[in-house]
Amino acid sequence: MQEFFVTVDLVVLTILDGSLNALVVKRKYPPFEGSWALPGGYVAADEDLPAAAYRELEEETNLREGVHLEQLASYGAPGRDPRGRTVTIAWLALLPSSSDPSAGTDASDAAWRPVTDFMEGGLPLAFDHAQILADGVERARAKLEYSPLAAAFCPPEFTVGQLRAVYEAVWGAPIDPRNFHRKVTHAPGFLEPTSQASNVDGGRPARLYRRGTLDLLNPPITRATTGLTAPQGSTDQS
Amino acid sequence: MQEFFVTVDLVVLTILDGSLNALVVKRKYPPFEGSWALPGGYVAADEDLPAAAYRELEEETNLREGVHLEQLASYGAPGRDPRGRTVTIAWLALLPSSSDPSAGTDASDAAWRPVTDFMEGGLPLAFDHAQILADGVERARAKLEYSPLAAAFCPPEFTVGQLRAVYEAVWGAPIDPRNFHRKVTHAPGFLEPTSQASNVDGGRPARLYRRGTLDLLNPPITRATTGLTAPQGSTDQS
DNA sequence: ACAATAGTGTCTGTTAGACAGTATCGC
DNA sequence: GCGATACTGTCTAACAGACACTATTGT
Repeated sequence: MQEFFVTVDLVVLTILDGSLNALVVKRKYPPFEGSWALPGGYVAADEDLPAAAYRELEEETNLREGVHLEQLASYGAPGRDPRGRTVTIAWLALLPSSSDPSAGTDASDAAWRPVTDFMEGGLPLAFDHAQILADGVERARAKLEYSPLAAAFCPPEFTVGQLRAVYEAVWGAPIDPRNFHRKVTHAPGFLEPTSQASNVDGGRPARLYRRGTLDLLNPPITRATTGLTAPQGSTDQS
Repeated sequence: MQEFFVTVDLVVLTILDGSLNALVVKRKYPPFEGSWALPGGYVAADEDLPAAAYRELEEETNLREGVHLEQLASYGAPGRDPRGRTVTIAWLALLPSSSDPSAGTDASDAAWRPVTDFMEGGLPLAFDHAQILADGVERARAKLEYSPLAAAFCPPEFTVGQLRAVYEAVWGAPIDPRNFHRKVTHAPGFLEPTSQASNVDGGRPARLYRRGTLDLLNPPITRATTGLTAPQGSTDQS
């Protein structure tokens, strides 16, 4: 019976300077020494897969609470790792954009990089991590449409303007502030208003909201008008 | 370094008698001898994950072409298989309802069973397969809304009535035939009309369609009539 | 005052949902 | 004719998108 190594790899995304960034690490040892790679590592002997993902996330970001983490897909092509037959379970993590940008980068070779740096023949990534990153970014973009996932990029309390900035960063297209405001505040269960307000952005102070209890947004917030197209998911093997 | 066994397990769904059915096999050997389980098996030494999934699918159903197959999720809790540390990559397959219902059942202990048989404390399934099946069914239900996946349950050429029957079977709720017809025939790229017609259902012959090229349905076909949306009629608004 | 952001109202075109009505088969 | 299914048209309420307008802050 063939035996495998099993790893977890993380696509950790956050918003920095209005664009979508991914956490990458510089490899210190072969294979792919000196190349960028997604953070990850081997699953331990008595460890469940989510536990391994949370452990790696905490090692890289020092964060555990308030982080959205979901399984993305698994990759196991023969030869994807020259050290041996390896299957990796990839996870998608979304961090609030208010997280200290240097978290995870201290005393290590980790860095935030715009995801576009690794698309379309840009910077190379080790192993099949370019494909994994692309799948994670596409998952995040798609889920913003029909789920309240955008709030995972925001701190616990946030303004409608901050939430809109997330959509604009992830989709790369501007959104009408007035229509967006009406849409998200009128969707029952999507946002919970607080009695607080914030004026960090200049201009009139904005009400602060928390995530609501809704987990399926109907009707969705569409990116149809932005002209963005959704590539076919790589897990669809037809 | 811990080593793992890696398997693929299949959630194979089709429509039989107007309800959603799953393919299950009766186990001949321990563990869980005599219990129902999802079809699956070990990934071979030089085999990619999709290749293993297709091989298992073909072994159980004799089908390879015209079947929708996509990765579902991976499961790897310690102790989920008493024979050793095992990670399984689960796949979701959708078969046309016109497939011979006995396919995959000959010379084996495989059978089609309504998925409801295994829900909510019904028939037990081996290992963690009840969870995997539930995840697969929910994935199928959700994807019908915003993708043309329902056509995967239909033969290559099908009528609007057959397609509607798929939605009604998967969601368990009736749909207005007139509005459904208008919706799917007016969505560009969703259906491709042929010059043929069919009258197998009695009544006026219906035009036959093929799957279109669209892969993201916008706006979606909603499950709103099943009670998923919040009430809107607010009489207290001034 | 002015810039900037927050939030509301209003108009228009499109669509979902409800359902009347017509078309074309088998019996 | 009658039942069954296919398909078209019509009405209404709701919503998306566009955008004018008001509100409240900092400078």
